[in-house]
Amino acid sequence: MNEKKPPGARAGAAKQTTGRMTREAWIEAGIGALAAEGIANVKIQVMAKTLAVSRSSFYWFFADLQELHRELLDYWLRKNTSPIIERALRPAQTVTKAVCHIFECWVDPALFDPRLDAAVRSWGQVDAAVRGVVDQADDQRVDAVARMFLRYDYPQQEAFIRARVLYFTQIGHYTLGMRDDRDMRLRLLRPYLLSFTGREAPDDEVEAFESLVRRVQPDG
Amino acid sequence: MNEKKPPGARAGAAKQTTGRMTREAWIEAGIGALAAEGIANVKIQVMAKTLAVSRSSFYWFFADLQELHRELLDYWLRKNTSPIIERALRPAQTVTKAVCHIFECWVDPALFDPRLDAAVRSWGQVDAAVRGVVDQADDQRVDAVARMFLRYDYPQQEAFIRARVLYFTQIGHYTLGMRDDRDMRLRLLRPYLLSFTGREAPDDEVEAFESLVRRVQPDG
DNA sequence: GCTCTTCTGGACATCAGTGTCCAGATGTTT
DNA sequence: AAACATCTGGACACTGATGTCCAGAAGAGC
Repeated sequence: MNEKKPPGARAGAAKQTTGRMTREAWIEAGIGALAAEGIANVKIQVMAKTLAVSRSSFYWFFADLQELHRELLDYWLRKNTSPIIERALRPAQTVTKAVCHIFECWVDPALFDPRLDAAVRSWGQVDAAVRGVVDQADDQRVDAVARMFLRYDYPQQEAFIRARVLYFTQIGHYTLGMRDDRDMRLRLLRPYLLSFTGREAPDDEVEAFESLVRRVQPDG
Repeated sequence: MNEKKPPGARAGAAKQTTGRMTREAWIEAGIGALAAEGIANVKIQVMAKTLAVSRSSFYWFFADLQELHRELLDYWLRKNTSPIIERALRPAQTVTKAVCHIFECWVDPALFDPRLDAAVRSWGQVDAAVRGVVDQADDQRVDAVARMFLRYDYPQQEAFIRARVLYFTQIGHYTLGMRDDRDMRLRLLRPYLLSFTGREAPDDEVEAFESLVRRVQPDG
């Protein structure tokens, strides 16, 4: 209970390019480890090794592992949920176009990190508190998609189910490991749109989405 | 390297109701821990405690943790994949009926254990070898469902996509935690069938499935 | 009951990880 | 350059897990 200086309570720290560590650098390392290896492998000792710094440094920025865990969950919540909701709200002429807007999240790594999402979900299966947060985020996401379908005059219940099918399919896709390459996914766009909306997508929408994908995924 | 007796190579051992441990009992305990807490929490020490036996017992039946892990993966493969494939092959008058057959797996705990499936999937995200096995099983499952759609004259590509959507939706559902109760699921049956097949389901099929669900899930 | 095989408990060694303490290095301000 | 605040490394104590060894308990066959 040494009180010489309250660690973890820092001012706004810009990330030094060299030399000293920052709270943010530890969080980044944590996110990396979480996404790559799961919460059970987010270990101070190994992060310290990859960051080439001693373990004690960690304890200057965080009280303990738990505090980092909270931070990781927080980061995920901020980064991975809002883009989906934002895109589900975006206006469009047709349902298929609106669905394409949501699809942007699935193809643009800047908007959504599937590895991280899957890792947090696995974490939620072990830790009830995390599970609660994940559930809430999922509800928000599905709700946003359902409202999207409602804007195109789907009956209440059907809109809800289509929202689930769309969202669950995507989560399932990531859970299973998304082994398709870019071209495969583009070929499948049209039947996915049909399956999700029950309506055929106009050519120009398909083409617009294809060029977007090529922009955010130059290769691969 | 003591060679007094090769452990792990046993004859067929029936599970004693009392007293001694068996290889099978350890595997069961392992499956339980895996499904409930993930592979990282399948620990000899804690299983020994719940089985009320000492750790050394474990090492009589298995060389090490790895050997149990292999056994767990094997168990999962045997138990959780064949029912799906079997039901996807089952003949039916209509697509919707055929889809209902597959749905049986999702509602009957005897056919498919979603917690276990999700746990093995999380495991696969950390362990490449496991990942390979999971991928293969997923391919087999989707393939079986796609063949089902093909039997009802869906075009090749559409059948494949509908198979994925159906299967991924379900995996997503489990990954997200299946919070619906039985009645909720029954109410959603019809729109799910519509969404998956693109066709309306006849009343008698819906009713038949409802009564099946009530049979395998007496409450809940 | 005696012997042989099968299985268990307890002691031991070892390892990886957490968290604490503190001297002191390294930057920042004046 | 002195004083101060910030951060790091190394030593230490502790925990929970794995795996090994072996004496001997408990069943099975004779």
